[in-house]
Amino acid sequence: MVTIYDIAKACNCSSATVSKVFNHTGNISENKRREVLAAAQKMGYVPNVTARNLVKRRSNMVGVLLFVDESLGLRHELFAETLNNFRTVMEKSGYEIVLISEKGSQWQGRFLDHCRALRLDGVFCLCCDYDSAAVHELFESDIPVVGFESPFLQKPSIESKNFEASKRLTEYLIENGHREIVYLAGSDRAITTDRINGYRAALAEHGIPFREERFCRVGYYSNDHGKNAARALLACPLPYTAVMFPDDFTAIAAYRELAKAGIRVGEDISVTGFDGVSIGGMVLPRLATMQQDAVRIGKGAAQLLIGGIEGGSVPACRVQLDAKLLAGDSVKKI
Amino acid sequence: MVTIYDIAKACNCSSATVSKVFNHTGNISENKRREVLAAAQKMGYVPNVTARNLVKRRSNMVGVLLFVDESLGLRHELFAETLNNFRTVMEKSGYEIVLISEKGSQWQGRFLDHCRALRLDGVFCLCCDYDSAAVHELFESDIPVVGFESPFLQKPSIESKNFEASKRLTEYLIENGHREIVYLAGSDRAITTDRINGYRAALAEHGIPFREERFCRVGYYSNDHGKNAARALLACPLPYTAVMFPDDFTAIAAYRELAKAGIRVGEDISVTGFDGVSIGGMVLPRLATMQQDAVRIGKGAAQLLIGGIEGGSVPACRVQLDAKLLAGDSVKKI
DNA sequence: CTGAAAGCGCTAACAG
DNA sequence: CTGTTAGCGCTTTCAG
Repeated sequence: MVTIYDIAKACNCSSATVSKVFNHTGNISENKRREVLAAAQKMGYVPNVTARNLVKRRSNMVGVLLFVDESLGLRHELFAETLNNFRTVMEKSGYEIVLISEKGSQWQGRFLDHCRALRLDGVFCLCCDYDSAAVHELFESDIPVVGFESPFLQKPSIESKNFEASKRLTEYLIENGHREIVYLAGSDRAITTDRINGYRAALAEHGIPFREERFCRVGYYSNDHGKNAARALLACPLPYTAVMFPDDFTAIAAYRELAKAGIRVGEDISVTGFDGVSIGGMVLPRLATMQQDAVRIGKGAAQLLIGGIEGGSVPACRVQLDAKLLAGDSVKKI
Repeated sequence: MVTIYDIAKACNCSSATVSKVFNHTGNISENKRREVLAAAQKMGYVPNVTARNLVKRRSNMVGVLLFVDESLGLRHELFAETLNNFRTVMEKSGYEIVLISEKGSQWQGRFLDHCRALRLDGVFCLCCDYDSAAVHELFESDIPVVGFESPFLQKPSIESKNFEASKRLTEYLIENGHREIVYLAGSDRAITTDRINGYRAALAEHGIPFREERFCRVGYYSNDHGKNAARALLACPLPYTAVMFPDDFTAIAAYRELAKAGIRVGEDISVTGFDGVSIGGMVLPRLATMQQDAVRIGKGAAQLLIGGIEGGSVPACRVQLDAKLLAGDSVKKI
């Protein structure tokens, strides 16, 4: 590996001079600059980022906390797409992306130590367990962190306007004549509560009483292929004309469970999802849902993180992004 | 940040001693060991990986070449799942995962320089453009690389047995009475050719002539929601009872296009996909497909890479993994 | 405009 | 069993 010393020697100058031309720092004569650059090129010089990081005391790397989950994590288009957009912005700003897991590594889930050891400049918590002590510790630390759907107030967070989105989706059903709407809720988290409240707010505004019997907690996308959700739905003791599923996958998976029970989605019953994954637009009937804006979530998270890293201490904030109603023929006008 | 010097001072010993206890190297008395560990714990010491890497001349990091693609990359379950499994094995072996993109970074697609600058120990090419000169340069280099579906012979590669898988899937149709089978091919790549050849081999073995009119190149999963594939299919001049789509997404997307044309999948026509993404098991009718083994692809890639890094020069090899037939009622017995 | 020198934090002989 | 010493490759004052 050729070092700045090698190229200094070749140019009859000191390593300091070489360093300066690569860092565009100090005053270097145009001649020397060109000479150094030419030599570097010819000798195939590649800077040693490790050495640079050591002296600069930073890594130009950010971590993405991303649990390897059976049914979530990267497998979910929302996270994958968010990560893509996050990456794009971070890389443009000169950061490397390293993936941090919950376990398996030598750090055994001690995220904070892991991040410190790597001298990460910041961390984006994209998909993790916010109940975990290790994650909490990370949010309490002094390193820049931004969380997706984070419940912590110490650090900036980003998420969809879940209350509004859920309210809008409920209204969409009501506009289509539905008043007996079953709500199948995701697992117990802040965003789920927001969504439930959105549903209830929409009902209330339209003078529709909330009925406990039409509410059931089934959890988010799981590998049971919607069986659980469909079962909960079919067990509903009250009549209903529409169902709101916790997410698109569960809704789509329930299509077939419902079909088995002789119920035609978009005909006998109206159905909505949540997230706006692309498959929702491919199935029959097209799924009505609220699309989360993965582009703005990813880019926004990157901007918040860069702000935290480069702008010193940024006040913790909660960024909430609009979701978009995707109409679909899974909802029938009655 | 507390360093080994700080803890050496606290323990009345040299930094070398401290270093040794953390590296389990040299002979350290049990007493000293405990004392050092206790002090480190108390002082909140976290090793500086950057410094360690500098002297060790390696990074304990591997890159994953993963293009940010509109319709591919992480958005595809196969890649996401492969990455998950790759990660798991690599992390267990003490490696960090760094995501490398095609552009956007300061390296502007000069992968090799990027990897060298970071002193990456190895690279897994998961989703990239094998036609690109920069990727080619990477495969020509001296750094350990393993490629998924790579066409290069210099480095180990891993992929599904595409020929066999496609042949098996075709046979599945033939077993169900189909002889007029349209083949919609993916974009022109080695694996696509393997799959086409598998289709032709199955036909040949059953005495079914290959008809150019029943073959069409439509490309892999694109954002046109299967319209293109459906159009190609409907334009087929010869009668047909079954269609093999290049991938699951295209097949599922075509469901609705076909429905619009009044054609019922699994009734009027039989359909197959390729990949075995989970959504295929959720739609109606359940999609018949060949499932690629993302678990073994990911883990296998990790093992090959670790072998290349730790075992010195490993002979380039081409690992091919079995795919699994997933029967589905998108195929009707006739 | 250029260079000498002092590290960044850690490891690895080599002595003792 | 422990310490001394010399770097890893680069940046950064501070002189010249």
